[in-house]
This record gives sequence, structure tokens and C-alpha cells, in this order.
Amino acid sequence: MPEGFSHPAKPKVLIVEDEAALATMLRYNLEKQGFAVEEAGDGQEALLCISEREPDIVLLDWMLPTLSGIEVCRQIRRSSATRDLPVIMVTARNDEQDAVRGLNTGADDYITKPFNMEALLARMRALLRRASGGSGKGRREFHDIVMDLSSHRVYRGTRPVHLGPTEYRLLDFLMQHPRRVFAREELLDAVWGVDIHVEPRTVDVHIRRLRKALNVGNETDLVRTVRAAGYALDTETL
Amino acid sequence: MPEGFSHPAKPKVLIVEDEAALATMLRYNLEKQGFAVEEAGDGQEALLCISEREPDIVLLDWMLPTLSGIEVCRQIRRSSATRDLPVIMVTARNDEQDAVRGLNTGADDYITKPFNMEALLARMRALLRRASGGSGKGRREFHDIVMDLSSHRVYRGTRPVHLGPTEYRLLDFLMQHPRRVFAREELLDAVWGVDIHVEPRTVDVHIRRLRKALNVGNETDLVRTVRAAGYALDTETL
DNA sequence: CCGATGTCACAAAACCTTCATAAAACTGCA
DNA sequence: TGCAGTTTTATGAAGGTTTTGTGACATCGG
Repeated sequence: MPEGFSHPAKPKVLIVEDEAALATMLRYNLEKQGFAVEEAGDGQEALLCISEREPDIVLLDWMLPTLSGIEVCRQIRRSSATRDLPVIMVTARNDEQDAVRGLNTGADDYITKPFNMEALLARMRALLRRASGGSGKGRREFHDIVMDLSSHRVYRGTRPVHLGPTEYRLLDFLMQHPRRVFAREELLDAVWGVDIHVEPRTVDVHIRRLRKALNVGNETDLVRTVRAAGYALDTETL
Repeated sequence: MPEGFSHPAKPKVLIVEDEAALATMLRYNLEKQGFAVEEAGDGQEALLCISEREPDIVLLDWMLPTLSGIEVCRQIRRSSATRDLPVIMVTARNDEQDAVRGLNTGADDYITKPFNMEALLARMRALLRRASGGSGKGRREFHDIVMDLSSHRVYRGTRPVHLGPTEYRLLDFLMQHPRRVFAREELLDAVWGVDIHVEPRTVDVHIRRLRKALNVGNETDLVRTVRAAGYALDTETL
């Protein structure tokens, strides 16, 4: 598994639920939907599981033995490692109060029992989307190349640079590891995806287009070709 | 503590909400933020409270017993004493339709459940600032696009722009995050709602309608398409 | 009836991949 | 060192594919 990507593989969901029947039902449905499922029966177990298995999202029942859902949620928010972990609170309808307090505690969303899978799935997917997209914030810089991730823009100095989707991802990847040389195969894995079949030479073409877009006039070429090895972002193209 | 504006003392907020739990949560948070809180559980009570306690701002739930939120809002606007009273509509996500109609009725802004306090506070402060500063802003601006939230109107420069409800919400959302690119799915989540099933391509159609309404003649297109990524509001459509 | 909306099918772009060929870099050898 | 052969990379163009723009249409609620 290469760099920090979104959720290319199965998203891992942790179900924290003491009612075995409900947990089983959830597991069944979520697995059918392509999630990897972990389970915890109480609060303690939940926190343990979170730090060990690092789920992508948590379904947290409000009524829990040993440690209440609200307390679990607080703990999750307390640690910087899990501060952005999406949490959906699951509560009984008649005590919607808890749902609200749950939200107040830091849950990202809540749903009341009984719920239908569609609604739950929709919320889960929305949260996962937000989580993976939200971290794609900020900017990258190298020499005088600037990428603004949130607006999806690239500048060489002050000049705006237009890149196609693939060149954008390629540059994005290279800028995460400046100066490091990557073989064509590595680039294919990282930028195109592991199970995509594309000729390694295709990388050349995209490198060319990247260069053409990046270097105008007599600007120095920041893409270095390393014969028999691959490409890198570097100031000394030598 | 809303930075001391022309509200010498604590700004007084009236919460009109029949769901006790939500009301309690709101009260707790708002008091923590330095507001004086009044509560009303239904429409009748709300109108009474408004004339007696003269709140500075009203949080109005859409679903109410005895008198719907929309009707309460109408009444508020009818009386010259309360015509300029800031009203924020609170609605459930899945009937965001109603929110828009609420705005038509005269609400100054709206927010959908579940919301986070930050967002709500930001809107409240903005409205209070406007109300106290007199001719302040319940408006959003970008380049030469102006949205007046209270009158629910949009202008391109000085030209009035007519938008359907969906286009309005779409623009509203985009203008809250200028320059940032949103995937179709993100827009669906934010503008349509999380558990609404709509084809992602539908976003295209509304973007088109938005463009058509926004750009007349040879005005620059402020809606940027980012291939394989989504759409954004931007000055450089490049 | 009308305006607003979600979908489709088709057109138009923008983009990818591949291939053939040119250019460059390296190698071994005289 | 210079040369011819070999390997590797650069480049331009072509063809096919994916993504987006657009107009039309059926629906729905007022």
C-alpha cells in the first residue's frame, strides 16, 4: 500500500454494538456492500480496536456496557490520531436526546433505530467522502512550482499551469517525494493504480506533457530523467 | 462571546423548537457563547415571546406544532415592529425544499440538521452584525456576483439573476467556498442532501442552468470545470 | 398551465494510450 | 579517443476512450 490515498480498497468500518443481533445484521449488510468489518461489544474494546485496527469509520451505539458511547466519542476526539475519524452515533428513537448530545460531543452524524440500511449507507459514504477529500487540503511547493490542492491549481512561479488529470496526479505524486527517483512501474502503481495495465512507456508521454506545461520559454526543467532508472523532480536536471 | 458589537449586553436569542433535546443542546451551547436564551415550543408561544421579550435574533424550526415555522415567519414580517428581526430557519436535511420556501417567506438564512455549532454561530453573528450595523451584510459576494440572502436575490453586477431553488442553493454553497473544487458527489451531499438518490450527472445540468443564468452576453464564466475533479467558482476559468 | 427537476441520448471536447521514428546516451572495442 | 552498435528516452501524430456540454422530454406539485 503506497502513499496515503483515499479509500481505494475496502473501507474498514468498526461496529460498536452490544446487541449481538444488530451487530450481526450490520456486519452482514456492510460486508455485502464491500466494507471490511470489525466489531467491538463495549466501549473499552472499541477504543482498543480503534487504535489497533485503525478503521476508516465508526458506528457507535449510544447504549454500551463499561463505557458509554458518548464517552468513547470524547476519547476519540481527544487523541490527535483519531480526531478526524468519522463517527456515526446510533441511538434508540425514543431517546433522541442522546443523539443530539452525541452530535454535541463530536459525532459527525447520527441515526436512530430502527433505521434502514440505505440511509445508513448514504451517511457512511458521505462521511467517508468528506474525510478523504477533506485531508486533500493545503498546498505543495517545490522550487517555484506551487500546487493548490483545494482549488486543484498549479502555478509555475505566478504563471498558471494547465494540466490534464493524469499529469496533475503525476505531479502531485512527484511533489510528495521531491528529488526521489521513481521507476516507470512505480509511477504506474502510484499514479495509475496497481491493477491497471498500461505500457510503461506511456509514462514517458505524460512526463513529456508535464514538462511541456511546466517549462515555458527558458525556464529550467525541473523533471530529471535518470537513465535506466526513472524520473524525479529535481533542481539539478544534470 | 460574540465580539462586542452594538449589542451592549448579551444578544438575546429566541429558540423556537419543539424537540426538547435539540432546544436544550442549543441553549447550552449558545449560553456558553454568551447569548441570553429564550425558548418557545410552538408557533403561538414564539410570537408571544417575540413581542414580550424582543429577542435580537430567532432560530426557527420548520416543523412546529400549532403554527408552522413558515407561518410564524410570515407573521414576523407582517408586523413593522419585527420586520427587521433576523430569522434563521432550522430544517431537517431531507426536506431542504422547505428551507428554500422558508427563505421565500422571509427568513434571512437557513441551516439544515444536523448542523455544527460553528456554522450556526457564524450565521448568527453575521446576521446580528447586519442588524446592528444597520446596512451590514446578510449577503455573499464573489467577483461581481452578489447574493442577498435576506431577499433571496442574486445579482451579476447590477443585473438581477433568476435562479431556480436548486441553482440558488448550489450557488449559495459554492459561494461559501470560493475557488474550491467540489466533486459531483460532494455537491450532491451538500446541496441535495446525504440520503437523496440523484445521478451525479444531474449536477452537470444544474451547473449548466447556473451558468446560463449567470453569464449573459460575453460576461466571463465564473464557474470552472475541472475535468475528472468537479466544479468550482473561480475567476480564472482556464 | 407553468416552472422546476431529474434523466437520457447524442454531440463536443479533452484526454489517454499506443506506435513509429528521431534523438540521445551508453557500451565495447580498436 | 573515436566509432559503430545497442539501449534508452524524446517526440509527434493517430485513434480510441472517457468526460463534459447540451437539448429534449416526462414528471410532479402548485
